[in-house]
Amino acid sequence: MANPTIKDVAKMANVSIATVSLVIHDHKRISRVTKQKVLEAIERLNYYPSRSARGLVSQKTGNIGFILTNDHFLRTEPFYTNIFIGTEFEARENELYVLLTTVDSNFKDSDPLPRFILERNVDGIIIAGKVPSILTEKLCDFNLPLIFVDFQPVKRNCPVVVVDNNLGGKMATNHLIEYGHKNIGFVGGDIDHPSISERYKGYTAAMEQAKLTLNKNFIDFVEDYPARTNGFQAASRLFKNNKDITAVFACNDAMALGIIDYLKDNGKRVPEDVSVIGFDDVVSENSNGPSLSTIRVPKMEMGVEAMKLMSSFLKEGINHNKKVLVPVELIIRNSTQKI
Amino acid sequence: MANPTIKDVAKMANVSIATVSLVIHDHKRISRVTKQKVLEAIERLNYYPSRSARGLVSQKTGNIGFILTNDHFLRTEPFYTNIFIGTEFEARENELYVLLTTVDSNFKDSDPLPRFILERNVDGIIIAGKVPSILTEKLCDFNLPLIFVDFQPVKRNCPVVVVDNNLGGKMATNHLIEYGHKNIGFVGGDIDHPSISERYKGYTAAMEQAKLTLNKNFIDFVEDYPARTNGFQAASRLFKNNKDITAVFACNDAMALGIIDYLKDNGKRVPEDVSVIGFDDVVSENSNGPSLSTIRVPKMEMGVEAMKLMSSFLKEGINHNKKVLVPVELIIRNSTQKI
DNA sequence: CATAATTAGTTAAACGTTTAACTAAGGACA
DNA sequence: TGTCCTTAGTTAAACGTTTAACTAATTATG
Repeated sequence: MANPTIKDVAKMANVSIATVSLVIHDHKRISRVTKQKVLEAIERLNYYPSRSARGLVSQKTGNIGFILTNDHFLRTEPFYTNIFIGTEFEARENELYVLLTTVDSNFKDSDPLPRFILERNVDGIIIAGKVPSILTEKLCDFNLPLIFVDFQPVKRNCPVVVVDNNLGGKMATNHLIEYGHKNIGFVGGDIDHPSISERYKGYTAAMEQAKLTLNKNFIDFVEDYPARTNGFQAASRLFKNNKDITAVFACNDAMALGIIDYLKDNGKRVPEDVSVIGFDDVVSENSNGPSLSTIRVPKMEMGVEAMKLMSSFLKEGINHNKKVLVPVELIIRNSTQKI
Repeated sequence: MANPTIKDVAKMANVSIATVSLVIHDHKRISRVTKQKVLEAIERLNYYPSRSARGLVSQKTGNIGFILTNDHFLRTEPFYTNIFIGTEFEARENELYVLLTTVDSNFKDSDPLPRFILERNVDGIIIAGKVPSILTEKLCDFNLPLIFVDFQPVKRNCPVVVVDNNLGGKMATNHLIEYGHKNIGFVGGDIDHPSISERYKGYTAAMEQAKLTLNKNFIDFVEDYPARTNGFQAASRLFKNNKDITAVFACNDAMALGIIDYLKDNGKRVPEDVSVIGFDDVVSENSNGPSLSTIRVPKMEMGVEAMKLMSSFLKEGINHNKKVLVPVELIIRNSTQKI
């Protein structure tokens, strides 16, 4: 049969459609023999309930929306892609599907919300990375479960999966300090971004703890997206006036690569003359040549954790406003060395 | 109102729900004034039709399934991820969503099909990369539109988006030939894979055209997945007995990197002693150090093209069994040089 | 002027489930 | 023996749309 429905099963098993439905949901009011009879019919007809019909009456779609900004989506760095893959992975374990969409990086009040929300086509929403707070506000009105990953909104108190950026910043800086560096630069992106400010705080904390002077000239923040070319620019500013910097901690790998580009262009060797460490570990997999020391962020795991929070909330209904802090790891490769 | 339905709109506009539906579908039987009245009510109530209800009656879900194998999914190479991203991108242009799932690389007849098919939760399926033919057979039974990307099934005649692998293989080989190389090795993966065999054919064609002898000892196929470590292994076999190879064309970038790993470990310099060229261009974005010459494959565009085929089929219903051949591009970087 | 055709809308069935409320048949109990 | 529980199932409404078939009013046609 083309597409058997619950009616076909009921007919074949000689019961009402309600009975079939109850069997599917393993309801206790059904006797052993009837259950068996129905299950056989289901098997023989190769019947599966229609998602649309189910969704209509139960108001559950089995879909989770995944939102990130254009910027994060289009940058080819696989950072958010890997988080997404993680959610996909865990979704499958829980019989869910993920609908991905993007919103403009400067979402306005008048902009339409993602279609899957308006059409009530998701049971919950995972938001990855920094999004405009106006968006967060609007999403909250839909009372759909909302989970943030790699970004903690300031106002709202939602379950969140974040990297221990502060610790990571400390680890990166301490690694350079342990290698004997004293004049350690920092290159950051938008300081308003929680992740970046936390990494910066880790840097300053480590420096202070080691009783190293925090030289303002050794610190550079770019306003733009923290991309490779901006790392290059930042390095040019940094090294023009500070010939004595021997190590730089970049707030992410892309900027670290830009810094290395600059140093090479200007006759400095990495790591012989200058050590450089990044953050995120997005370079490793398919790279060639001297590799980048960095702080690894478990991107897939973050997605997995976010989806776990979502799924347990949907099943158990407890909104344990949890904050999952995923661990970071120092990865020492060939862009840092002892002084 | 929490979730306005078509009834609420009808009541507010003083018409029947049918009229509201007709307005939504821009049916011509509705007068200008009524249409205006209804649109206002829709606007004021902030009404959007429910996807589930719509799906139930129209038998259209607005979702497209995207299937690839575990292997392709779990390998961290961003090849298929980028194709997926491309489908996502184009999906949004066409008011569609993409449901991603994987199947086992050796899918058996008894394995269950992806849930979104059984639950009738997709309007079409895009299959990325090589999948077991038994899966293709089973999928065909559902008469859902089926589009293949980066893989052309042998038996079935479906619309397909593929790379011009043959041309790419020629381009890579010709590049080495133009650089003066004569003893050019080839490292391939599973020769049964259409993409790989095409690349190999391109290699042999270019060699023959240049009247270079095809030395069987210069050619190595690995049986396993064409990954970095396997490239290393292949190189070790190749160079053990053939000291005079000056250039290698690897069937993909991952193997090329493995070959470079081997050469470095054995005191050979790339490109000074041996030139190496890959295929796919998956290394570029975030790499460091001497970069890999390769044949670029427009991964995102492939996804876009596949979704375009799907969307136009769903709209116009013409199954123009098209074969879209996406162009490749020679990217000369620092892993190849003139002899 | 009667009839046909057109226009603009309504009615009602259908899509395939879930589930609250009901029922019928036994058995337990006073 | 009549009443009350249980047990195991059924009935029917509901979910929110789409759309074929219908209707009523207006306009065109012979």
